[in-house]
Amino acid sequence: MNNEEIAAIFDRIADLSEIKGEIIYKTLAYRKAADSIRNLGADVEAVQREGRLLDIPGVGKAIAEKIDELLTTGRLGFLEKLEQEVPPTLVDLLKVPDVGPKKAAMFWKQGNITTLGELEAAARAGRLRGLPGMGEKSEARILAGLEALARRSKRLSLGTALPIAERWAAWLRSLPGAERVEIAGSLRRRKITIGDLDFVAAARDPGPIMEAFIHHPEVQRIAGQGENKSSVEIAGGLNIQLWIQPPERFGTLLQFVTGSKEHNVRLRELAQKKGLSLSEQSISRADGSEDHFSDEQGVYAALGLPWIPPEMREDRGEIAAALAGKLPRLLNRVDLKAELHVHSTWSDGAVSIAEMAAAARERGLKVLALSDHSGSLGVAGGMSVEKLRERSLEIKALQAELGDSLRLLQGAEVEIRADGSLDYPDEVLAELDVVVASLHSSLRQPREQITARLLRAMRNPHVDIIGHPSGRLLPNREGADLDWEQVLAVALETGVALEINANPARLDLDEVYARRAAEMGIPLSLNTDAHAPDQLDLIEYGIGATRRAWLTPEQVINTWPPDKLLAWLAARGKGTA
DNA sequence: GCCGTTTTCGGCCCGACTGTTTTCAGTCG
Repeated sequence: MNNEEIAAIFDRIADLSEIKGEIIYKTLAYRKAADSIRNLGADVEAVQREGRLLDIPGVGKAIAEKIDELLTTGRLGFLEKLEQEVPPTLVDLLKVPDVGPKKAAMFWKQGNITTLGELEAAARAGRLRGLPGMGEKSEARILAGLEALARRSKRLSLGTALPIAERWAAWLRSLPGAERVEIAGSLRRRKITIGDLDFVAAARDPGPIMEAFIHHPEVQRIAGQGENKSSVEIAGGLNIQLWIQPPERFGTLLQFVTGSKEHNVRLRELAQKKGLSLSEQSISRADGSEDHFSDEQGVYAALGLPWIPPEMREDRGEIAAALAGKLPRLLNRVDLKAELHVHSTWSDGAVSIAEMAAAARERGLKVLALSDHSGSLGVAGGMSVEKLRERSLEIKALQAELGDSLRLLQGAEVEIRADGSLDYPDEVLAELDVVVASLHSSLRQPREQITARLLRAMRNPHVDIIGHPSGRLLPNREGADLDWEQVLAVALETGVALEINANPARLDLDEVYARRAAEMGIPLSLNTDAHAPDQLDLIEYGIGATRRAWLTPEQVINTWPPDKLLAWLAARGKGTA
């Protein structure tokens, strides 16, 4: 069983326990454990083998025993018993907006409703309004919620959500009286997939802005409206929230709506220990006095903390690090000097090498590796060995023109074949300055097979970087079922760099493994995989990914001074074999 | 169910919005 499967089981226990009416802190404990396991960056199974389950935050004796049982038997008696007591289909009801554990339990016990279908039938027949606490309006809300659920798409990828959000933010900023507007929520934290869009605004008089917001022409449904907070639904079932406070309270508001919820809970606990109470409005004291903050720095400072970058606010140890003065210096765009994975018309890129080089130079890069596809990836116009050598001449000629302004590297994105061999013979790989080896096909091989395949490629001494290691496509296609313990161990052993592919459909290596890899001392490489000049700007998404992984510039080879990077590549034996 | 230089027992964030059981519970972020 992998981490996600075990985490999903604990989330399920939490849902069912909540409906059953267990004390809320028990269910919170299961959710916390589920989150911790997802963020582990190591296989739970490996942690168990080392006898270190209790080191996982939020895992105590009871949950550790359940993990043991799951890993040993693949089953969990506790969950099976729980599913006897509470109809498992009730957890589906929790997905309906405005239906939580209390209502789900009431529908079940008072209305004999246990499935979404039964809930819809009862609502349509007007049978919900007779139940406790339910009236006509509540019944209509449930029906609207069921319809919204059916419309609602899966979570959006960051790359889809951010442009939509920027358009809305620009529109909100254009409204009279909107003094400040920011994108908040998981988008500001640069989470890889996005459930809904959150905006915060500063205004003296929120009324007109809220009115304009809920009457925006794209709004299809108003889910809620109030003085300080409104919520609407647009096409595709996408929900948008807007929060407004006066300018002097904008700092606490932005902090609150940025989240994450778990980070905010930790922060509020810290406030409590100092005798303070933190809310989206203010920081208050027991005597009723309160302080207001127009910016986030002030909020964190009042709690004795340095400002914590939004990408780190996931309750993964950032508050402890901030208290200890040990927040990492995260990566910024200006740190990047090299791009090591782009394509040109020599394979499936849109423009010539010269145009790509010009675009790289405009963006301040000092090193650019042309990494066109190797031969067998026919769909991507992969280069034969002959074409690769022709391209080499063109790169050399262009380098002569460019002089010192941009260092071009002879590179290739070499296909890792189904048996783990590489697409070019070793003597051809040896001619290259940089070799990116990637998996594109047969990603559904069983774990042992695809892991062995990747390890074999990593052990080829000519390979410098593993491109988009898992092969996942967000938001829906899962990556290969790799044994990450082995992948990381062999990366450390061979010194090969793991790519963080900046394309928002990939963001692969995943952040939890990127963080662990960096902690282990494995080099990482941040690249756009650009197939056209403007795709070099996708680097922003990749920077977000490195920041979510707590990476410092030193841990990412693309930030190194060109001489250091070239020396690293040379030391890996390129051009000398 | 977890956790601890304030506690091994007694805590475990805070407020907006909604609808209904007109004073509060449920849901959400």
